[in-house]
Amino acid sequence: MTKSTKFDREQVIDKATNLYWQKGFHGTSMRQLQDVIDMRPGSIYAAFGSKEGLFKETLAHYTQQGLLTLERCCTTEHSILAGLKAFVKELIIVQAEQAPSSMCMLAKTIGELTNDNSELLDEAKSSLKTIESAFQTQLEKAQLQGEIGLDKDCALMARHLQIQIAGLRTYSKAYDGQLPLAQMIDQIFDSPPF
Amino acid sequence: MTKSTKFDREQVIDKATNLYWQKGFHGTSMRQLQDVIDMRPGSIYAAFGSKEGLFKETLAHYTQQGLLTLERCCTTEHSILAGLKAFVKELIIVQAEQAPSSMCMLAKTIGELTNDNSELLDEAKSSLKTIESAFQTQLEKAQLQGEIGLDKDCALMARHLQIQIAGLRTYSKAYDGQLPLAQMIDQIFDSPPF
DNA sequence: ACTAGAAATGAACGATCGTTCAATATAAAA
DNA sequence: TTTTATATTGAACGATCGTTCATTTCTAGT
Repeated sequence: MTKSTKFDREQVIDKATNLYWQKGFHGTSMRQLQDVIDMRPGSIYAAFGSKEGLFKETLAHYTQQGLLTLERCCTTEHSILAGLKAFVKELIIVQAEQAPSSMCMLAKTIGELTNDNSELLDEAKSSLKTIESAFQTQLEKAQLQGEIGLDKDCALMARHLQIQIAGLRTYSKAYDGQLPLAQMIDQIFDSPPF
Repeated sequence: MTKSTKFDREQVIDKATNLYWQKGFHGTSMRQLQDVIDMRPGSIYAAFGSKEGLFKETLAHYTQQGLLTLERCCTTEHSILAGLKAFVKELIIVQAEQAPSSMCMLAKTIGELTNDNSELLDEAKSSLKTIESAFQTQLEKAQLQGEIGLDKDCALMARHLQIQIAGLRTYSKAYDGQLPLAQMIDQIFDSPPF
C-alpha cells in the first residue's frame, strides 16, 4: 500500500557529511546540498526536516564513523596503544590530505557555531565527549593488559589526547606540509601523562 | 577644502572584530555589522571596500592586539617565561569568560574558511605564523638570560605552544567550566620540549 | 557668508537564502 | 487493472544576503 523509499539514506548522509565538513554549517547552502546529494528540496525536507536536521544527522554519522575507525585500529594493531597511535595518525596524516577538511568536523562545528544554534552546538560537544570516553575505555583496557602502568590516570590521558588532536589538526591546516607529523605524534605518546 | 572623517576608525574596527570573532565570517551579516559599528552601508563600503575587506582589517587588528598583550605580559612579569605563562593564562582563562569567543579568532577563521576566501585564509595563516615568531623571539631572549637551557630548541617550543593553545582553547569551549585550566597550563611549561 | 568637495546617508538592487506545497510519479494492495 | 497511499518533484515564496549610488549633510578654505 506504500511506495518504498528510493534514495539510499546512508549514502545521502555520507555525501552531506562531506560537504558540511568541508564548508561548515553556515558556509553550506541548501542548493549546494541538493546538487551533491541529488535530491530535490521537497524530498530533503520530507526526510530530514530542515538544514539543521540534516546537519545533526551528519554529526551523528561522523561520530559513528570515528568510533568505528577507533575500534578497527585497536583490534588490527598488535597492541591497544599502537592502535590508538594508528588512529591518531589516520586522523592527522591521512585525513590531512584526502578528507574534506584536515580539521575535525566536531571541533570545526564547536568553533563555528554559537548559541544561535544551541542544539547543534550541544550535539557536537556531546559527540566529542563520547569519543573521549571511547579513548578512556581503550586506555583502561590497555591498563588491564599491562601496556600502561596502573598508576596512570586514564581519564587524564584521554583528555590529553583530545587536546593534542584538536591542536595538531588546527595547526596542520595552518602550516600545511613540511611538518614532521609522524614524529610529533610519537612524541605525544612518549610524554606525560603517558 | 575637505570634510574630515567623522567616525573613529580604531573603535569601529574594534567593534567589528568582536562581532566577527563571535559569529565568524559567514555567520556575520552586513546588517549586523551596520548595527554594531553604527555606520550605514555606503560609509562602510567607502571605508573598507567589502565584507571581506573589513574582515581582513579585523584579523590584522586582532593580531596586533595579541602581539601587544604578549609584549606587555613579558615585560610586566618578573621573568620572560612567567610572562609567556601569564599570556597563555590570559588567553585561555580570562578570555574564556569575557571574550567574544573562547577560541582564538585566527584558529576559528582557519577552521571556518576554505579556498573560496583564500585571501582571508592566507591572512589568518600568516598572522598565526607571526605570533609564533613572536613566541620564538621571546623564548630566545629567555635563553640568553639563562632562564632556559641553551640545549633547548626555541622554534620547537614556540610551535608546541601554538599547538597547546589551539588545543586547549578548542577543548575548553567544548567542556566549559570544571576544568583545572591553570594547572593544565602549568603542566605545559613543565613538560618537554620545555 | 559662500562655495567646493569629501563624507555620510539609506532606499533600492539583483542574487541567493531556507523553506513550502500543489502537482505528479510510483509501487504495493485490492 | 484499478485503487490508494506515499515518495518525489520543482516552481515559487518571503526574507535576507552583500552591494551600489543618487542624494544630502557637513566642513574647511576663500
